[in-house]
Amino acid sequence: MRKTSDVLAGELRKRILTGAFAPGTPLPAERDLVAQTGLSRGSVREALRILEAEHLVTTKPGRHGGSIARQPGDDALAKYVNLFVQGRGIALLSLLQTRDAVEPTLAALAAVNRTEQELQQLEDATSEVEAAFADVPQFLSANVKWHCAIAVASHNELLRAFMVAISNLVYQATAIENFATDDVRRLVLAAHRRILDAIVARDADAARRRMTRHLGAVTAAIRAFPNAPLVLGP
Amino acid sequence: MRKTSDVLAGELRKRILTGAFAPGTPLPAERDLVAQTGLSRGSVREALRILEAEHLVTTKPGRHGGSIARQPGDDALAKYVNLFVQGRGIALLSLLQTRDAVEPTLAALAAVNRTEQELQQLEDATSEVEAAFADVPQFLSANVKWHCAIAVASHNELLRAFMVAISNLVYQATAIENFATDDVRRLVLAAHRRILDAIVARDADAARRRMTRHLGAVTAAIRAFPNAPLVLGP
DNA sequence: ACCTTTTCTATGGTCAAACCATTGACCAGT
DNA sequence: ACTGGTCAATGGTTTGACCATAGAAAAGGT
Repeated sequence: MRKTSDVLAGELRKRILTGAFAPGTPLPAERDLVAQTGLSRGSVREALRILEAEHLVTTKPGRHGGSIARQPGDDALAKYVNLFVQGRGIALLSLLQTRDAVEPTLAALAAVNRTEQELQQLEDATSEVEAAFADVPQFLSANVKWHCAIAVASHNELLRAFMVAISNLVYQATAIENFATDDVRRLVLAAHRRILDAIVARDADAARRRMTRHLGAVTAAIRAFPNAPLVLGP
Repeated sequence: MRKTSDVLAGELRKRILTGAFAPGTPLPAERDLVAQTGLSRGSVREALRILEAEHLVTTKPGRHGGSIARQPGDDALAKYVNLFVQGRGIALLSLLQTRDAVEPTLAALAAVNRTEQELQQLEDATSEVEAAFADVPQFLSANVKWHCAIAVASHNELLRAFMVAISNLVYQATAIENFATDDVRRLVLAAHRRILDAIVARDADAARRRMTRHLGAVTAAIRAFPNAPLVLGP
């Protein structure tokens, strides 16, 4: 026998996913749901906690508060990728391999699909990384942003969301003391420029190839670095 | 101010992820948690619903029931990938591109990392697809299993979980009337054999290349098929 | 001794009725 | 026009009770 809170959560979930509750729309107040469903307030609240964990609603207290519907976003996927990686103790190598699998395709797609505006944002992101050359933490942070800008320009929402999810983890793996030396950072800058050039030229093959090379070099460097963690955990 | 159910869920989540509650271990009974935390039973139950939605516990009623700890598995990731795809109305093209990005790498990794046992399972899976040639639904189902067997042999848990998550969606996209014609199925069989050969020979490059070719052909066929859905929704 | 049936009880599932805490709108006074 | 206080709708939390379930343990039959 299914739990009533489960049933209600399923009902509301369906309505959110099908658009019956558009993003931003408030759900009925808890006491209204009680009246509509005949359930107790406790069960209604359990259903809302489930939807909240699924990032399908956000709940605010206070007057004119309540639960408003959301569409699942990149953050939802990122949360559960993180849970998976932490809980399973995924090896750093697996994470890097995953990035190596995903990002060259993103670069190739970006070369084909990028708009002029996204191109401009990519230029900006590239400059920002260059400008932060001296400040290592800022450099690494700008670097993540650059990779995410590529993902956005790919116009593939699913692959982008997955990339964004693992980029935070990759960031943690690279934010280790003394890893991003001057030499490493210089190589990163050169690679970024070359990849950007390919995207500007709408040359998908070159973008994919150069991204593959770039990531291969970084992955090798991380793996060769003695302080790199072997597994990713909490 | 954070909700107390949130705090408790976070506390228990940490203990599960760090292994303080090993998979299979029962959490304290709800009334025990009430005693330990000083919260009400309602709050404790809301915390458990959150963890249940996160696939970190499963709760069973009845005597000797209770909530037992789990590690996040492939199913957890699959659930949220599905939510994302359905909620956002991801384009079929995006899904296929994602598979095209992921699976060649899986094939390459499988060529390097497969054990003898996994090789045997791959052989079996290949034979199973061949045996189901005449029965289209069974053919498609065995095909999914074949692709998952490749993912398992890759020994990359993260990429495998992601692949398993999207394989169900790809299956839905291919399970459309009159798509898997005799010709299509024949080509699939030939491709499977060639890929398997590369994995047997531990030839990562060939495995990647052949998988890329195989998926490219299938993707093109799906996109050319008039009845294929444009977006994936509920 | 073995199997079947019954009984028991710890456990989750659900409900009801309060009261507290928060917050934004509204209104009064300056 | 601004400031401050008041108010009411809403989520947050507690208490206490009772129901439903599923295994274990006891009882009974063979």
